[in-house]
Parts: sequence; structure tokens; C-alpha cells
Amino acid sequence: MSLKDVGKDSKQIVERSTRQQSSILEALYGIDEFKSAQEIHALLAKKKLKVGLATVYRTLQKMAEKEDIDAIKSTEGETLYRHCGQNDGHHHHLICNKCGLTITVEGPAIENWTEKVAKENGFSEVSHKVDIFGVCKGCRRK
Amino acid sequence: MSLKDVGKDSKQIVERSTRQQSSILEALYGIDEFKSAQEIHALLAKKKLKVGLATVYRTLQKMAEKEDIDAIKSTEGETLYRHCGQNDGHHHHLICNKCGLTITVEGPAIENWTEKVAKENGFSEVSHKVDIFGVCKGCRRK
DNA sequence: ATACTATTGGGAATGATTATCAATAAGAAA
DNA sequence: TTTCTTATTGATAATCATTCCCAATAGTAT
Repeated sequence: MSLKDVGKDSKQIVERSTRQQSSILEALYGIDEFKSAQEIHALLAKKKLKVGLATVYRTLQKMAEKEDIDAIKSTEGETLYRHCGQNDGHHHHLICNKCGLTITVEGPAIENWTEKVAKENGFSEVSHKVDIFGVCKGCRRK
Repeated sequence: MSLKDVGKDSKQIVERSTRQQSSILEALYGIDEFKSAQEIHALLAKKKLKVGLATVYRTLQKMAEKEDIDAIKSTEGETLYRHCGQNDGHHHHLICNKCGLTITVEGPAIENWTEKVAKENGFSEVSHKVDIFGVCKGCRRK
């Protein structure tokens, strides 16, 4: 077995950093709203940053998996992404239906409640989704 | 202005009942899990009940609007429907990721919490989505 | 029965997302 | 630095749920 082969066998956890990835991450940090992959793609194009649409999808997805960013589904079914201020813990969102303004909220009460309900019904490996939609103060005035 | 014209002007709130609609509703009452429009359509076909796919989509959608049935989005983005045992009030679901078993739960605590959070942040016209996913007792044993 | 029009259905159209796969370019080794 | 391996990219085709279109069908009132 040659050195080359050893290299092949040992599972490489390589992760290369590319300009595309930083462009996408940077774009996300420039806004405080949930945006779709398509919107991010358009935004990059406007800045003359050429990044393939497929790459945007792939990258956002991967970042969401690693929990570097948040992902939710809009009521229309699109997946939306947003940079996550607090990497620490689990949290939820208060989202404006008009302008997209998003406020991050925590809810220990919710966590406890879901845990309790799940346990009472014999469920394990539970996860939950709690998002509040509405109209923010600014938009109401209009 | 003729009698005909009067008929045209007065907004008719006509709602015709069709065999397709009853077939769909009946199918829903035969199961206790969330099913997609496609699944319902296949299920009807198996029973030799010919109903167009578009009609299934339209009907389920309409019934969900009237809150005759419940609708949620699966993690894959599909819209799923289920007949709603208790028409009375707002409620949530505890859903098994393996078998689809669904348990309806109420959560006054949640309602209060979302109301409070929304108000604190100046949001109005709020709605919320709370669903708990996990693995039920039966599936865990396998 | 007749007229009016809500509802249906099949297939085309849409739109977001994923798959394909050759070309490109990180990062390691020499 | 140069070579080599292969992760990553990107243009485009393919998927797949859902909606649109519109002529044909069938409730319902008169």
C-alpha cells in the first residue's frame, strides 16, 4: 500500500474555502431579513459577483445544516435563509408578513411545553417548529 | 333591467355539491394521518373513484380555507391534509416522522405566549405555527 | 325542460429545487 | 513552484408539486 493509497483510505474531512462561499455568507450578513436562494443570487449578481444559482442553493443548504444560518419555509413554500445572530441556542422568529422584518425571540416556556407534551404521548427524538407571523408596527401605519 | 340582469347583479353565493367533493371528504375521514393531495388522489383511484388531480388540489385547498380540515407543510415542502376532529378551536399537532401518526394537542400556554411576544414587539394580525415532530412509541420499538 | 354558470378534468405551464457532469481551482505533496 | 488529487463550481437538463387554461360537464333555480 503506497502513501497515495493511504491518503485515499483515510476519510478526508477537507473543506475548501472559495470566493463563492464567502460572497454568499457576506451577502447574508448584509441583511436582516429572510431571503430565498433566488433572491440571494440576484443580490450577488447586482454586485457583479458571479456565482452560479446551483452553488447558491448548495451553499445555503450546507450552511443551514451546520447551523451557521437559519432556515425557514415561507407560507408559499419557499425556503428562506437568514444569518443567525446568536449561534448559541435554539430560538424562534417573529416575522412581518409585509416587509420581512424578523425579530429573534427565545421561549423557554415553549421548549418546556413541547418536551412535556411529547413525553406524555410517548414520543422521542422530538423537534419543533414555532414561528409567529404578523404585521409589524411600521407596516401597520401605512 | 330584466329579471335576468337582476340575477346577475345580486352576488350569488352558490355552492354546488358534487360527487367529487364528497368522495374527497369521505376519503379523508377514512384515515387519521396527514396525506398529500397526490396521495388522496391515488387513494381515490384505487377505489375506482375517478377524480381529477386538479380537482383534488382545488377541493382540499378550499376545505382547508374554510377550516373544515387541517393543513400543514411537511419538512419536504409538501402540503398535507387531515380531517379535523374538533372544529371548535385552534390546536396543534404531534406528528410521528416514521408512521405519520398524528395526535392533536391544545396549548393555551402557547397561545398566551405568542400573543405576549407579538404585543411586546408591536406586531398585530398575528398567527402562528406550532408543530412537534418526533418518533412515536410504536415506531421506537422497531 | 331550459338556462345559467359553478365545477370538473386533462394536459400544458410554472417555479422552486435537484441532478448531471465536464471544467475549474483549493490544498497537499514533492 | 509545480504537480496531483479531488472538492467545488456552473450551465443546463431533469424533477416534482402545484397552478393555469379552457372546453366539456353537471348542479340548481325558474
